[in-house]
Amino acid sequence: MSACMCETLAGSSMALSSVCIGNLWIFQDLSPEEAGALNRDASRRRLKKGEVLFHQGDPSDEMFLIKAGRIKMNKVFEDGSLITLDIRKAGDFVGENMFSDKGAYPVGAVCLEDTLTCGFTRQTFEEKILKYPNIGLQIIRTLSTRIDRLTSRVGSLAVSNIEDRLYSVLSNVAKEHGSASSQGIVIRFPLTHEDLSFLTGAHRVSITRAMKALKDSGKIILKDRHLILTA
Amino acid sequence: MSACMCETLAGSSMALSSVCIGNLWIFQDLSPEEAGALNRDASRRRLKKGEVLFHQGDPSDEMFLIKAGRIKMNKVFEDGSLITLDIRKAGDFVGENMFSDKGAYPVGAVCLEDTLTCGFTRQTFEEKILKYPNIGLQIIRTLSTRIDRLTSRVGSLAVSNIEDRLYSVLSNVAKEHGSASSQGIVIRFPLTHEDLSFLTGAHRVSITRAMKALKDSGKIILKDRHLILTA
DNA sequence: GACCCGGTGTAACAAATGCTACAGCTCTCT
DNA sequence: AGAGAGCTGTAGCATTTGTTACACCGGGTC
Repeated sequence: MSACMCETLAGSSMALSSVCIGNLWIFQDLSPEEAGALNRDASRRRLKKGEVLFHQGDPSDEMFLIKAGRIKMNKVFEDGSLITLDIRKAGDFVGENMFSDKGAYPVGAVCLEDTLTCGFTRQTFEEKILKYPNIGLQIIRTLSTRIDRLTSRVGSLAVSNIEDRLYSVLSNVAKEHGSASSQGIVIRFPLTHEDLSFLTGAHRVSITRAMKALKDSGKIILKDRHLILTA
Repeated sequence: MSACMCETLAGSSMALSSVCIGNLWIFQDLSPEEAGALNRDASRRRLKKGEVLFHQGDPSDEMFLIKAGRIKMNKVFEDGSLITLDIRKAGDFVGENMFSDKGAYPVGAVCLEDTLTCGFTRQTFEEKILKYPNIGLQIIRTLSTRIDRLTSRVGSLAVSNIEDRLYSVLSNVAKEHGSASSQGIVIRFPLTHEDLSFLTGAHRVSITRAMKALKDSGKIILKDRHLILTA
């Protein structure tokens, strides 16, 4: 496969997702010329940890494929409180709500690690969908899966006591980002208690308490900065 | 427009949504013959208040258009606790996760009122999408909107104190089901405190307390069984 | 090494919510 | 009209969670 522009941009320091325009299931039906054009036109962005891909309220007409890194989706409320809706990884899409006509991102996207993204405009997508219906079908599956995840997320938040809620959140994270090991599922990137407080909607101190309880009961193990969910 | 089978089924007792296969935006591209065939093949179901359209865990390969009535989506957890994810009305789809390959409905669907539905199989949809790409695009918009709503729902649940959480939930319901009046947005169907407790994830008694607080502060008005959210 | 800084752990108290029990109300059905 | 069922409102106590404050630890920097 000919070099994708992403590789040049990423340099050697980043682990790139193998998912790329050239081999992305969504675009598998494109003709070689079109795939090339899409590759050429896609807007790459390289972001450092902590940088913002887009702010909540920004006009939305672009959807991003994460090539490397991790991005958290945050939502801020009128009263200033903040929650993290979701953490996405390389290979995932971000900004899939651009299809919904609202015109603005309902959430903000902040990089948790150095990140490389590949953006497509709404117009690009719609053109491709009309020409290659199968692309539409693939996107429908992607969105449907996203709905499943969000549903599961709503479930996590509905759990009333913090210990179970935290465990539920950790399970969701593990399902998406974890890797199996002999002891259970390992989450290999740092999640501070503060991060977890934004994910669960609980106080930082309450997270510390709940973590202790989970450790004591053996449901999780903390091993050199990594979290393991025992099976 | 020739009579749709729904009308025969509904009889005169139900208010039918004007949304129908014949005039549904999603199917606007179908040829008359295909629209007729789809109309003929769609499986109608008439359900009474309290009846179940499908249970959580049932195999999912059907998506339903609600012709009349209201349906709530419930999720039950391992520990037996229950939450209402969403309430859908005539004109909405139910079961849109059938595209996500999971093979089972992640939630259950229970009728809040007498309800008439019109079901399509996954296969039917996929065929139409491949033949009429624009249908795929419309579904993508529908799913995208559903994602927006779910995101907003996650936001509601993340609010920590019950009074604000309840208000947030009521606002969401009002946005979807309410009608404007001189005093504010009116919700015209009954929502018991228990229903609300499942929507907010709080105790029934806490809902009663929070409702009183909202009434006292003038944010809501209760008027012959109807709820009004003052602007 | 001294320092700073971000993250973690603990404690003690305040506030919110859960839980149980019961009284009263409204609607429906007979 | 009366009975029953389901819904709402109130109270009091138990439990959980929020809040604030501070000590400690480890990693980076000067």
